[in-house]
Amino acid sequence: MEQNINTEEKILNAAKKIFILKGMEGARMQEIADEAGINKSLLHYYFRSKEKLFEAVFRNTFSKFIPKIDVLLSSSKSLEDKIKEFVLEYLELLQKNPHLPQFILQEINRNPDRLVELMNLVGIKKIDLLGHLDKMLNESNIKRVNAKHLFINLISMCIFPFVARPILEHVIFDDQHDSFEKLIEERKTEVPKFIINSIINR
Amino acid sequence: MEQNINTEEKILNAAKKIFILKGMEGARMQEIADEAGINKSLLHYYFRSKEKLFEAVFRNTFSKFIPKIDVLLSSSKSLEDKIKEFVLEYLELLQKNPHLPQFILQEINRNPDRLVELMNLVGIKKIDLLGHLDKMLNESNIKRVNAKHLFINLISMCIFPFVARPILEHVIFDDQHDSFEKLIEERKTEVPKFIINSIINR
DNA sequence: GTCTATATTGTGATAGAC
DNA sequence: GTCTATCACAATATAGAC
Repeated sequence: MEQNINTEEKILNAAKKIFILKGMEGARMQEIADEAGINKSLLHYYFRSKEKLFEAVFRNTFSKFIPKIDVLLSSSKSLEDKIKEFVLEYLELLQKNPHLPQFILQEINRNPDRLVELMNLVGIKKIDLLGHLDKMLNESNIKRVNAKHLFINLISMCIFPFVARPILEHVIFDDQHDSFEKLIEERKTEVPKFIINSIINR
Repeated sequence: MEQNINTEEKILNAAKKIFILKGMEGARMQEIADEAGINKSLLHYYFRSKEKLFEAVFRNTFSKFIPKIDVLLSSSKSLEDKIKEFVLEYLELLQKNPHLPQFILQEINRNPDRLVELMNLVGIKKIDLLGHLDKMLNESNIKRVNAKHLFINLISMCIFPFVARPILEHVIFDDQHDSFEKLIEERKTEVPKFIINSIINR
């Protein structure tokens, strides 16, 4: 009974690691069992099927992938500071989970129907995001700028390097390995600078 | 003998469609055969194995994914025009192949070792790209700007919407379907504007 | 709850007739 | 070159002892 919780936890951690690395189709139940240090049939005992186990992992990781937009909406800071803080926090989150974006995007594209339920779970509404962002932009001393595209540009520049990492490593550093971390460190200041330069009124 | 070419072509087209939609691990040989309107064993007759067939498709599609950077390097145009033209051409290419980015990125991440050979095939050298871009930026009447990050920002803003399409559709248009095409149409002008605003010296 | 053994199905691949 | 039939094995899932 006590072991129950412990084992379920072990399975979830192992499944999370393997699924994120290989995806739903690429992952093998045997590999997850090995990673968890238990037997294959225990996976079915706890989660019934691969699909169910996957859903448990996916639900759990998806919420992490959606950036905390609170910082963008809190009104106590200047627009510049909000953007800087958002980029910094989101890039650091992705540094800690570098394979998360590819995993989430692959599985969302494989089965977009999941999104409705997942987004409700995370609790982000269309209104929340773009409405507030647009209002905020209008109140700031900046150019007339499209909130929708600004938001897309912002998250594109944060997430894309993590899904294109092998290509960037090849094209930009000719395959030197530790350079990617340095690139992201640079982007923590370069991306906000790039955005603010674009929208600030002068 | 005559039919040979025709069938091989049919197989390649079918494989391309299925692989791009489902990925290497998700695709089934049976589904490819059905799509091609032929028997399963013919796939093996022409391509020996799933892996070989996949490689044929991947090699073929990868070159499309890598943007034509010639336009960025040709010196007959102004920097503004180069950026506008690059974004326009690349977005139109992706509109014609909207599932290509997710496919390529997934498979590159699954097996990054392929990149060395593939990039040689496409013929892009690290020097070509960043060296020329940096030189060009120095010669233009713009801010002191980091070529590496500018390039990453540029392709991020073009490619990312296509891999995050279901999420964008949900967050931004609350799942109305035909709006994505309109979004990309807008981005053909919004993205260049955003970039140029950021780097132009005033 | 956890294991071993086994069933069941799916899927890539081959043999052989035509 | 193309088909039908079949193999071989991998992978999910279950039965049942402990």
